[in-house]
Amino acid sequence: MTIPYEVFKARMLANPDVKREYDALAPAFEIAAELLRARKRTGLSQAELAERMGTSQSAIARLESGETLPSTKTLLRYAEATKSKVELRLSVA
Amino acid sequence: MTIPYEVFKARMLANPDVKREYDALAPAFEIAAELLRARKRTGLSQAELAERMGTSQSAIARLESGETLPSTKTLLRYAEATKSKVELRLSVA
DNA sequence: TTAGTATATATCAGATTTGAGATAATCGAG
DNA sequence: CTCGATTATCTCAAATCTGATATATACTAA
Repeated sequence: MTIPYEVFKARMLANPDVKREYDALAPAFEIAAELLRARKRTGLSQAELAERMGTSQSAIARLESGETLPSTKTLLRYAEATKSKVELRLSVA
Repeated sequence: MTIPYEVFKARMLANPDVKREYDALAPAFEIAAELLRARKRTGLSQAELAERMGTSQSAIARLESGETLPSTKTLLRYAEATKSKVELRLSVA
């Protein structure tokens, strides 16, 4: 008898402190997930992608972990190495 | 008898060295333009937006100049202050 | 289980971005 | 043109990100 994830999430977010934390972290994870998707599309390992980008496997791991909010410069390089293009838009909220 | 801009641009980009420079700079300007559009939507001055973001007018000017490739952290703050949302995607090139 | 591959984490130096203040340049209204 | 507001540029310190190496953990196939 476990609590469904969505229910658990909803309850957690009802707590203002938790929500604040979540809102702060969510974008970082979304970006990380976007990067990961792009790499998975190519079928490259982190090490292979790192080589194409001229960096190290650990740097790729860090990017995909959501540990940092990367610079757009890095996003562009990552995109190029995964034969992707960066679509960036600031639309009305 | 001036040369139409598009023609001028096409000729310039035919030069590999120019093209390389252009490709490197274009993303920065696109991002800058995106930021500017978002601010114009709100009708805020740089100084007013700076205050909302908790930074200085000169920092906003720099962001909108395309001088740097900003961090996604900055993009998110800029978006919030302009009541925008950041849409970021790495799609197949 | 073990070996081999892939990914994650930790640390630290170097690079880039950011914040702030001062000042210059630009723009628009009157 | 002049004033006031807005935007641009410069400089430097502080914050953050990035690269690299070493090492740990996780995963898969045999």
